Amino acid sequence: MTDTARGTSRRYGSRPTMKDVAARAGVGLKTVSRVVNGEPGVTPETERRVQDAITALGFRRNDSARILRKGRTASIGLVLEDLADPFYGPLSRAVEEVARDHGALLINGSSAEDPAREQELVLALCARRVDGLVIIPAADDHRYLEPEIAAGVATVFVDRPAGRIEADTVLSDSFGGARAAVAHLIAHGHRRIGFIGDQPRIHTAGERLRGYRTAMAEAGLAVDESWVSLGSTAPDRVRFAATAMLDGPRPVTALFAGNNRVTVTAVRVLAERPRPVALVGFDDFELADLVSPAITVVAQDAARLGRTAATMLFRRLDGAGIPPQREEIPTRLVPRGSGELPPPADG
Amino acid sequence: MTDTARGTSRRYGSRPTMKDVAARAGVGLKTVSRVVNGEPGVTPETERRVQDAITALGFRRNDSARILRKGRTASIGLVLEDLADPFYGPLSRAVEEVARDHGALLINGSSAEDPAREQELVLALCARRVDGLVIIPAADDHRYLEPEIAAGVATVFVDRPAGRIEADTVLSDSFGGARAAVAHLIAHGHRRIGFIGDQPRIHTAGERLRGYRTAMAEAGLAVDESWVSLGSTAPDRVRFAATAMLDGPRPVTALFAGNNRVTVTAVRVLAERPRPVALVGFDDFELADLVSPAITVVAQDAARLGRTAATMLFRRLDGAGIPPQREEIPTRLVPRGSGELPPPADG
DNA sequence: GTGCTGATTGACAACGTTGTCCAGAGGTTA
DNA sequence: TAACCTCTGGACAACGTTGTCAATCAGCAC
Repeated sequence: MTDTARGTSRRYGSRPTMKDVAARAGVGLKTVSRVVNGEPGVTPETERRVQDAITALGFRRNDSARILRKGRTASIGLVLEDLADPFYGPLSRAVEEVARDHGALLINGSSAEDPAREQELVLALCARRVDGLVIIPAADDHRYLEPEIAAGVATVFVDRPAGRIEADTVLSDSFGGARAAVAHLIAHGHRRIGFIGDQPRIHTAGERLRGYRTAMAEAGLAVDESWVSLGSTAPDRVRFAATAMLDGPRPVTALFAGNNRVTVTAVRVLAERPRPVALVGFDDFELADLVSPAITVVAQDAARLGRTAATMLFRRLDGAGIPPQREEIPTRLVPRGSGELPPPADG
Repeated sequence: MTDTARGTSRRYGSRPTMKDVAARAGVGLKTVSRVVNGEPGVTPETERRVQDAITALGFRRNDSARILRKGRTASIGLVLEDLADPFYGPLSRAVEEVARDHGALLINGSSAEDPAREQELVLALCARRVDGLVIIPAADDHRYLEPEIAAGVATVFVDRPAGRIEADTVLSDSFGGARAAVAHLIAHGHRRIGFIGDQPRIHTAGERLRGYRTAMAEAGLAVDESWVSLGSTAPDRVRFAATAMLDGPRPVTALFAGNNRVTVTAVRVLAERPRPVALVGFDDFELADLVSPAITVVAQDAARLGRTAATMLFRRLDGAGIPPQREEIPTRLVPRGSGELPPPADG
């Protein structure tokens, strides 16, 4: 007997199988399977022998084979824009927790806001036969998913709707949040308000712009097109856009920032300027209350978005063929100071 | 012919296989495999027929079966403390990027700083036969991994060393960073400096404490034990600890915060107090420069930690049996204001 | 025509697990 | 004693893919 606890009698890189365990315990293959899976119908004595063999060989069930046999992988895929974005941390974590409650693992990937990369990633996950997908879409056409959904991959879109297919969706109330934010600025006396948002092809960016326009229209204010800037959220572009609005022919007295990355850059730009400019940002962020003035934001509940999406996903996995659901998570205006600054006396 | 583009002739939840494709294209199973994998030796005409059948049936290769056959899963596991912690976002993303460059997917899990949960997660990943593991350990005994590593699972520990086994490790220079931070405070005239850190069983917490003590000792300053508090980073506890140090019999004039969560709470506590207290935090965070005063920090390069770890992992996967490596990533003191505040005149 | 070469193709086993089904042991009852 | 259960355990096929190997065929030199 040369086997050790590490199973070193087998060549490096290969692992003991149930067959090896069975041979060592002197039982049949299926009996090992029964013990490993806690199935009934094994005498305590036999079970002990099998357990000893498992420990001695360092056996670990090969889930690839199990998955192949059973069809379910007990894993779900999460495709988002950028794992490093603080908005997605709590969301991922919430999805993970729900997955864990259902005994599933989470496979994670960033699309980097690139439709091609999203599709590549999603299809790779489908090839792995994940049971379900949570997608924060970068693409605007998801027909490539039709065969997958038809084959039973539960799919939930989060934060932005699916493109050109019907599917479960969980959204934040971007429109309402943006409208409330801009109305808030208007209530504090502002008439010339700028909006800096994300790329227009991103759904939330469009919704927030719509909220902005609606609030302005509701107050009877005309929007000067030089007050609106959509595009990359790279600091340079945002800085340029903000500066242009603040120093333009009809300078804005307040800014509405379309997401957390924009807000952060806006805060930096405004900090450099002599006179205070009102600011409301979409998305809350850590320490928003400690900057001076504290930043008024429209807070989204990222964790709730993730939790809702994952719950919906598992409901669909368990259950029957209910038609696609759409759920909306409310947003909440959090006044902290920056949004309550009045316009300058001469503005 | 009742098959449609969705393969609806098959029952819901089941998917076409290579066998189905082969039958439809009128070729052998292996020929389909060759086409799917881009292997040579297939005439253009045959390839076209196979491709047509693939499209018509909505075939997608089942990677579970492929993995079972090939032995490599092209996936790596990442176990960290909390996906929602902003420190781990960039780290995860960096690991993901490297994995992507190597054609691997990332399976992600949070240990919630619970050793049992770490082990459960790691073993689940091993059962999936991930090719490698990147672990930010919560446990302090990793002997349970020995059979896995012996079986060829490339394993790299990040941010904290492995417990009771030899393994590849990538660490930040916690000791050096902490020492530099405290020396910085001392250079600005502080003599009574408090340290609030994470739970003492966490390696980095211990290293940072050691850095603190070393810097104090090097300056010939005795440490009053009421100035040191290790424990949970929950806001309540940190708040309590900070308040006790600031209002104690020998009140501190400066604080050194052991990680980003502590720093954030410390900033809040100090903001409520009438007179300024110097503060240096371990870990950088967004907007640290915009709080007033801006927060001096010891910055760690989380992305570089992740990148280095993942690179090391794939080097080991490709390569031979080099002995375990240990790499240290430097930290960097970023003075921004809060660390340069002098002690009060009467302090 | 024969034999050889190289290209194309397919039959078959194997990967490690689980579900189905059957065999044998041992006990109970008529 | 025979018939009939119950309980335990094992043989075998199947999951969908890939590696091995052999068969077929066209083209070509002799």
